[in-house]
Amino acid sequence: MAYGTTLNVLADPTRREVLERLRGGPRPVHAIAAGMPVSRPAVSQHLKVLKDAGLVEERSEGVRRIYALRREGLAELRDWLDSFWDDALLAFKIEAERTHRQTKGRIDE
Amino acid sequence: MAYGTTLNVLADPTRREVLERLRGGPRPVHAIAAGMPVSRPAVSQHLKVLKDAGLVEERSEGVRRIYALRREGLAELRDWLDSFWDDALLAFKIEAERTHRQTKGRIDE
DNA sequence: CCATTATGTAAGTCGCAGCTTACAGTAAGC
DNA sequence: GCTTACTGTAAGCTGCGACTTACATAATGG
Repeated sequence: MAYGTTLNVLADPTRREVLERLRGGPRPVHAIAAGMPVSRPAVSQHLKVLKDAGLVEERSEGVRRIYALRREGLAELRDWLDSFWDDALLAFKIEAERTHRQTKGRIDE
Repeated sequence: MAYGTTLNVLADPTRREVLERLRGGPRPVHAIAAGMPVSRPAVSQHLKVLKDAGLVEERSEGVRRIYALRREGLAELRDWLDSFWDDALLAFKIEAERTHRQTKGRIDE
């Protein structure tokens, strides 16, 4: 269910850009916001959303808040995507079994 | 760039529900919409979005339009997600080299 | 101290995405 | 033919999310 949240968060281009900028390593807010097409407060708001979704983590360093990528936050979404491919294999296998043996009215759940 | 579109499309819960219902195999619109919390036209609109994004494909069968899952449409998003993990390995390697060169004590924590 | 830097948050605006109802078209069945 | 089932699309409403500016606060440096 959490992958729904992840998708929602990742759907925003600005938030994706933030994540991209964190690929190189942890950074303070002002560094992340530098050169962005939106204001610094906007970036702060996005960081809050990203943090709540578990995609970034925050640590204080003096007056600065250092944000870092949190890859585990992407794991669930990844698994969900993978499940679509598993489906394909499973469906193929079931279909193969079904057509291969004479079944006697077995009931699905 | 296209994974952005995919994310945007998948961000909607109703569209995800449509995809889930197509896991079992191709279905006509009225079957997909049956029992959904939204109207049938709404489902039609979502199907158009899904089709434009390459996540489903459409085939006519008499008066019915049969929609089917198109898993290739998810591939690019999958690759993007994977790239984050590649990053992790790369960053680890770089960090390892850096600390190996300096061999100094830790700063904090 | 005082000024500066770095950040979060409140308040308000605005565009758009998703929904609904209504309508149009097309195939099939009687 | 006429009616019924299935679907797409137009038009319009509405809520929400992303943005801005303005402000409050905390750490740092001189």
